[in-house]
Amino acid sequence: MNYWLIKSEPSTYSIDTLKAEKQTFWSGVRNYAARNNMKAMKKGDICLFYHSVVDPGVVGIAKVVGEAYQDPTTDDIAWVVVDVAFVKKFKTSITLPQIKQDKALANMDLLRLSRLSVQSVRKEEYEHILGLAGA
DNA sequence: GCCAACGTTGGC
DNA sequence: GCCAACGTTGGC
Repeated sequence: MNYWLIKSEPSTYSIDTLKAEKQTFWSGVRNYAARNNMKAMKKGDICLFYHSVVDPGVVGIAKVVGEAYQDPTTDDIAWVVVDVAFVKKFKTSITLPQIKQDKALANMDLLRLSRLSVQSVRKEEYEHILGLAGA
């Protein structure tokens, strides 16, 4: 079981959209490091859902229900998608400023590699964020 | 294979 | 809207 963080601009695809649709394929990743992370995802892995740009922060949780396959939105075989399903939306999101000032989260890729759109999260970090969310 | 130029992402 | 960070492209 691994933990991940997947980013999306809420204007492009928000946690509310995922909640309404229940499940989606995570497309549009055009970065090799992010793609490699998606290829490493296994069914049952947990993803923190992160909103970027507008009120940046972790807003909820999704889980991997289908492992990497060819991105149907392109013919370029370099790119893949995974299937993710809605799990929950936090009552209060964990904001980026909150993450930045939290010593337990200081080593997150989110802070070091701010542009990586799919990144791995350590178990302790995942559990710490769940604690902050009161979940 | 190096590196400058350029484009994109994302925080503020 | 601006700008820093960083990935990619292309000339040499």
